[in-house]
Amino acid sequence: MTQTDTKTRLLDAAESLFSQQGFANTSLRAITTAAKANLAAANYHFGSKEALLRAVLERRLLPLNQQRSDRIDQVLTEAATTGAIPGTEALVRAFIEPTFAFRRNSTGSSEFISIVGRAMTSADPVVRDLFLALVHPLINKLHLALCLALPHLPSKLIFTRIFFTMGAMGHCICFSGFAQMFKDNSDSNSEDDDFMTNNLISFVTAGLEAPC
Amino acid sequence: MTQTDTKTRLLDAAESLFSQQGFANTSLRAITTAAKANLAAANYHFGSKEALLRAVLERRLLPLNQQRSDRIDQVLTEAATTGAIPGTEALVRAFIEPTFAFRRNSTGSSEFISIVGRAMTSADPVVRDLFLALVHPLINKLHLALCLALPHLPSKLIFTRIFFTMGAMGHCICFSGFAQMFKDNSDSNSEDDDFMTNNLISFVTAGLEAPC
DNA sequence: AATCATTTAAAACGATCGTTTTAAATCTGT
DNA sequence: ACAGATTTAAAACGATCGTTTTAAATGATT
Repeated sequence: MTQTDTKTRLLDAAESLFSQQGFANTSLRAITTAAKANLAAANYHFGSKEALLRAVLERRLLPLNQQRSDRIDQVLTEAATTGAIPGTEALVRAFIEPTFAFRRNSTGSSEFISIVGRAMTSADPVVRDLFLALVHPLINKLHLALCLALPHLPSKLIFTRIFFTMGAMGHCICFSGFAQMFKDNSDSNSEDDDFMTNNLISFVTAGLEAPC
Repeated sequence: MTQTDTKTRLLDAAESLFSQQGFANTSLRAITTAAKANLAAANYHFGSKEALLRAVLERRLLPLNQQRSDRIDQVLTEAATTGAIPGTEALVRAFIEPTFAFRRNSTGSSEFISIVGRAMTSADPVVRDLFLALVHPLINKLHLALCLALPHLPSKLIFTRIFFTMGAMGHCICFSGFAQMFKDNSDSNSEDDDFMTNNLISFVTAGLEAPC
């Protein structure tokens, strides 16, 4: 094993290039060159380009979803012990905050997240289905939790609003090009990131709690 | 001129295939075959694949944006004559309703809209920049109008929330795959479409009006 | 009838793609 | 030191891509 695993370098390079150019527009040659690895190494370790994408997604999304799932459980058990119903905003925070905290962890995480933000509505069924399969159980859990938090709203309406939530979130997560439309694109520090995150949470909470 | 213009048939075929497979995954050969036209006809009429995409976007997006712009103006002048401030929900409706009404007009419109829904966050700069340039003026107009409607909120916050609005909307517009996650995918009639539209409007209005 | 724009046909261009193969080299664990 | 897994090198595979070219055919206009 050299300084870093070739497998890891391939995952890092693929993650970075997929996020910058998309899956279809990124060649295995570009990935292996960026990873300072041989072209054959990609197929040796992963078998195919699609399997490489799956590995890229699973490496970070499985732990992240576990974290979000745990935080939803935490809100639910706290509510259960108090005898109260879970709070909408607490559930929204459980769903959103780990994503943005995770995003700040490293450059790789940040790039990864923009793959995810796009994967949801990707026209490419390979990308979309891979993502949906990974996220499906978590969405179901959030849906059930929000049905407890908003017992006066029909289940289908809540699901639709979760749908909007994921749209706003995904959009927020890969907003290259949109920042240019706003004048003061001077500083995009973590300060702006917190601004964005908190606004997203209040926006989405208000939307979820809107009267029927 | 035959039954329908070759140029029009090329636009229709490109629109349909771009929406189903994405820009990068759709070849000019697939487009010209679907349009029952010659491969050379695509470059003859449009010059390049990118120019064909631009033509596909402009054909429908320019009239649609004009319609949305007119309706925003309408809300603003009505408010001005009354002396009142414009309503948030009226502005949201002006922005959203034409899109969904337009979507119901024809199969082509529906397919077109899902190109737009994805273009916003596309990893491909060709697709993204084309779309952003076409939408930029309308977003600025909506932003100014909402600043009048919500004078107690800072301008930057409102812009961020418009950002979330476009995310929820774009997501809502090309939700292939997401419907599968909800059990009763039996009927996706225009009834469901109205349900979706009205929920989106109330969700987004509540989010925009949320306290600061 | 003549001119010009349109459309078709067929082929080729250079380029890039995912994948596979063959061989040698290097590393790792026992 | 040996065996097995890893990595490199280089080349080739069939396929697809956007674009261009050449030629002939068809259309519409004057």
